[in-house]
Amino acid sequence: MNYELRKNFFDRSSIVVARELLGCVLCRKLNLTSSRLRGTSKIQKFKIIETEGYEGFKDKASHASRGKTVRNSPMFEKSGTIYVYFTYGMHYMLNIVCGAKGHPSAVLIRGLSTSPPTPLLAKERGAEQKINLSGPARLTKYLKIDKKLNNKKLGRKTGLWIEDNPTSLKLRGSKQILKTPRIGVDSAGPIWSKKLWRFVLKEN
DNA sequence: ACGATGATGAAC
DNA sequence: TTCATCATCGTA
Repeated sequence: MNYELRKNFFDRSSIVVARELLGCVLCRKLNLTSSRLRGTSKIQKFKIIETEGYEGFKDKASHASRGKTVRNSPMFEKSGTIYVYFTYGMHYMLNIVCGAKGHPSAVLIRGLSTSPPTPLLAKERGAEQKINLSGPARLTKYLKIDKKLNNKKLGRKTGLWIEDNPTSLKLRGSKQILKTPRIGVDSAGPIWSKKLWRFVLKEN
């Protein structure tokens, strides 16, 4: 049985949380706007298959490496806070804040999937079709995640939350989890760009 | 392979 | 004031 991940899950190192989020289920509640369905809503659920951890002040690849700014201030909030930032003039990136309040730490959500063996959308028409949302900006576009969610807390009330899944429990320490360097952070220098803080769930 | 996109923050 | 960035898409 799935249950909603609470603050204590995120109240740890972003590296550990990034790894353990693989296989968990990102849930998004969206209001429907067509004339026929106005006033109703739908819930979309996707398995998390790719994450990256950004940990503390010292991490030169992290927005927080040079201290607190207007943009990165949600990273300093309590765990379970949503950090959405806008980059390259086009894209929104979804991060979940980890660790203690005041300690900048977050997990970037980089990939989602509906692939079997977990038929997450079984009740929805068209669920047979596999949707692969690979890429941090693709998934935010698809799930309509933007700055309106920035600095909010994960939860049903916010319309964005994460559930555990029996599959994710079996994954702890399994060889289905790949560890790699993080994407696009070469300029942070070799020490930080080479850290194996990107986690990918191998599905097959 | 390259240019456009155009917020945000750091370097100059 | 100029430049690079936790990226993606269209065009060549």
